[in-house]
Amino acid sequence: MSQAEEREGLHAYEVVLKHVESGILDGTNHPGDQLPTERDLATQLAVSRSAVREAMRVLQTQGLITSSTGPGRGTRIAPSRGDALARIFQLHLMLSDAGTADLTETRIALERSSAALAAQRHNARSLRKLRALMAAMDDAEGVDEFNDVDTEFHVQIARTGQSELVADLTVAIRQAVREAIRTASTALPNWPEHRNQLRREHGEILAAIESGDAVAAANLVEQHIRRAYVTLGIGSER
Amino acid sequence: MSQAEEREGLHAYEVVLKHVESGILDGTNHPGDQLPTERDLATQLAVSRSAVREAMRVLQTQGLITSSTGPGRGTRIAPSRGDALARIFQLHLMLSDAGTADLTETRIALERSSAALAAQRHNARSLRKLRALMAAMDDAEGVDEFNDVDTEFHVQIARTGQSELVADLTVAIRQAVREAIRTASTALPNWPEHRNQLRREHGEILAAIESGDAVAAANLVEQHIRRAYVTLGIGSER
DNA sequence: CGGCCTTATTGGTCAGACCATTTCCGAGTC
DNA sequence: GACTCGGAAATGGTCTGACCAATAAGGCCG
Repeated sequence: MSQAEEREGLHAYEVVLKHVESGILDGTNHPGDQLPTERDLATQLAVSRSAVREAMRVLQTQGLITSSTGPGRGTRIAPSRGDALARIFQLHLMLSDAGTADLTETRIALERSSAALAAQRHNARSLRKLRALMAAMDDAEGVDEFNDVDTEFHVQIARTGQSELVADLTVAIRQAVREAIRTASTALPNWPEHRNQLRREHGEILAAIESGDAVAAANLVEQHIRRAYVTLGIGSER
Repeated sequence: MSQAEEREGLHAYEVVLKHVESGILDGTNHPGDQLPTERDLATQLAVSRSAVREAMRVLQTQGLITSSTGPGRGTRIAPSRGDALARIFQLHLMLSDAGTADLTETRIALERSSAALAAQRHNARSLRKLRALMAAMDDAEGVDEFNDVDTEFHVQIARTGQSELVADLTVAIRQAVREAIRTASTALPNWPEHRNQLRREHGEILAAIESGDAVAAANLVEQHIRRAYVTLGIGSER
């Protein structure tokens, strides 16, 4: 009961949420650590199990904890998975009134960094993946198919940079503008020409990365993105 | 019952979550739109109200919906608020094994962009805020106090760039490294000297922004961040 | 006509039951 | 003694139904 008195204005589920989150933020809880059972947590924090479950759901969908049933199993701090973050990010992008221009600037900032890091940190395996995607782009004729592989190419560069963080953010943003790009591409009168231009630029970027020229890679990526947006006629607002 | 049959493998709350999220992603739902009441949603989707509530909590904490009680009130799609995103982001940063180096690269990428945009888009009001923060930094003697204002300065630059997105991300990352910076600063033998250096660099950055020199602002910010990390002896791992 | 009071709506919380999965342990068997 | 199998227990997942709290709307009374 003494715990309940401290809930001044806080919703029941927030008590639980803050309890677990603070454990993460102050370094008490690490990935793999086990949390008390829902029933125990409810008792400890003097809230109902429903409240605990709501908080657990929240943390689950944010990729912060994982649950499974059985004695000794239960709920644990998750090894950080970025895809949950990317999904949330994408939802926010849909609702935000951030102009495409802002989105583009952010994309450029992140992908410049990705490309530069990729040029410094690439290895045989990552280069092979990138070359495979280049080849797939040569085969891709349809707009949708090409768009898919194009997305993959940029994502792969981000991952090559070996920074999960930048990669996840890049994925989220590229994913968020994917539909806009697809629509604009479909409406393009000279799609084959545009496609060839993209292929050419991708080749140049890959070459810069392979040769380890970080500055060139960053600049080429920026030019590549800007040119694509101009051609597609998006990103000029604001 | 016919709806329930489609739940193949999906948890009850996921049905609700996907229902609402798809409304957002396909553009059916816009900020301000009202959702059915929890009881109605439960009936429509053939799940219990508990399941609906779990989904609502998830969306609430992600800043995607807001709720209030009363007839005609209820739950609505929220105007996108970035701070929820920043909080989630911060939690992920704590759990991720991303080295400080990666974090630093990301920070540099974003803040370069922020500074460049700020140089182009500043106005009288934003400049006044930045100057006020400069003054506050002159007054701040203690490490903690200085660190707080320092954080504010960088955040303010991001906001000046008028890109909510970049600003929110910057806030989250700067916040995540705040403690590390504080600790390292406290351990510094020649703190006053370092502090003066930071002041000088902040002054140069502000001058570049005021004069509208985007390239200079971006470069100064990058140098500023890199130099600070080297001096503090963090960010050299990986 | 205006202020107050009742009522209905809607999210917030709780208690308790039951289910599904998984582990664990002991009885029985070879 | 080892192995197998079956049931008990742990634990998250779901549902039901109740009650609370805030709020808005409508009606009653002065």
